[in-house]
Amino acid sequence: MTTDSLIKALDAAEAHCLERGEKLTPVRKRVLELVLEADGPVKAYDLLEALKPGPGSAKPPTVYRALDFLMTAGLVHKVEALNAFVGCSHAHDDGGAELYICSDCGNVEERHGAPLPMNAPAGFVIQRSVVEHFGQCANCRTG
Amino acid sequence: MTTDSLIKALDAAEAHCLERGEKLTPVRKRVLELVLEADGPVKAYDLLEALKPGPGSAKPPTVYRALDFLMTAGLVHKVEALNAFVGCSHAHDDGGAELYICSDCGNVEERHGAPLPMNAPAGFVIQRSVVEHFGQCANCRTG
DNA sequence: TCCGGGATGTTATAATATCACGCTCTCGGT
DNA sequence: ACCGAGAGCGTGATATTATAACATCCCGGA
Ligand SMILES: [Zn+2]
Ligand SMILES: [Zn+2]
Ligand SMILES: [Zn+2]
Ligand SMILES: [Zn+2]
Repeated sequence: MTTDSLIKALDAAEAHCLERGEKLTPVRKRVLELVLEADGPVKAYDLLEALKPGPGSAKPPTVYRALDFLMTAGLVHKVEALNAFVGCSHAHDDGGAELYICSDCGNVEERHGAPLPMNAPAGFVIQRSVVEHFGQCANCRTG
Repeated sequence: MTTDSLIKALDAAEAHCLERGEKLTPVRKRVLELVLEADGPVKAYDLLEALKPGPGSAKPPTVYRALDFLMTAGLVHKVEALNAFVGCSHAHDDGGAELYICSDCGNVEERHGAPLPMNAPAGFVIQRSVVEHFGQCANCRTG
């Protein structure tokens, strides 16, 4: 991600939060920036390390609170199978997305509108879905 | 799960392992039994507690090694979003399954043959999929 | 018998995540 | 201006989940 598009994404995120009546505070913005800068899923404690050079603080609750906020706002997704986090460029309020994660290069593609549950049990009402596909992206196969 | 069907499941699991040229040792069998007995996803450290009255030991590696074996054999699945484990009654060697997990009663239904990825990125080759749906089962909705 | 590898036991530690408490803002109401 | 409520955050401690590293046991084949 280029510096320009990063700045744009952060501005868009700020606007998105304001629409929701919430504040993208400096800590939250910095965490989002770190997640977006990363070229793949990023671990909470790596974010913690990256925050440390900052103004003194940086303890686990700081980063987990920021991540919780960002996930609720739809700006970040958790990759459950990796205990890691990825930025979301779609800013969709519902938490659901399909993630395609390349095991070789770490690149993550996001898709929406899963049509799936043809084979849900009768009467089962889905509230939240976790869909994560691991494999190789086109680049890593041919490269 | 009744005692009878539990015994049958364990016998079937033993046969399944033998077909694969592997051994369902006492520790592994006991862990599988505990997972199958549970009425929902079960945590590794709960298994650990349950093992302790048993033959002496029970340290984390014991249960994690047993769970790794059982997952590879297709006898147990990990619910990634819960860091918990469920028994599998299908004994399918491929790791993939769709799990429908009731957030109220903990019941887990498993489905296979997901046709999904209509919307995978071009050229992406899926090696492993995690599909977990959380919500309410029919019983808990009407109850 | 002797060796070799799989399985297990054992000790320690790493990695991930949350709790509990208190401080400081800011914002409205008075 | 004063107060009180609530959000955000700092801080220390702790809970939860998982693995590393090495020793030991056991069983089957040479
Ligand atoms: Zn998204
Ligand atoms: Zn790739
Ligand atoms: Zn299964
Ligand atoms: Zn239910």
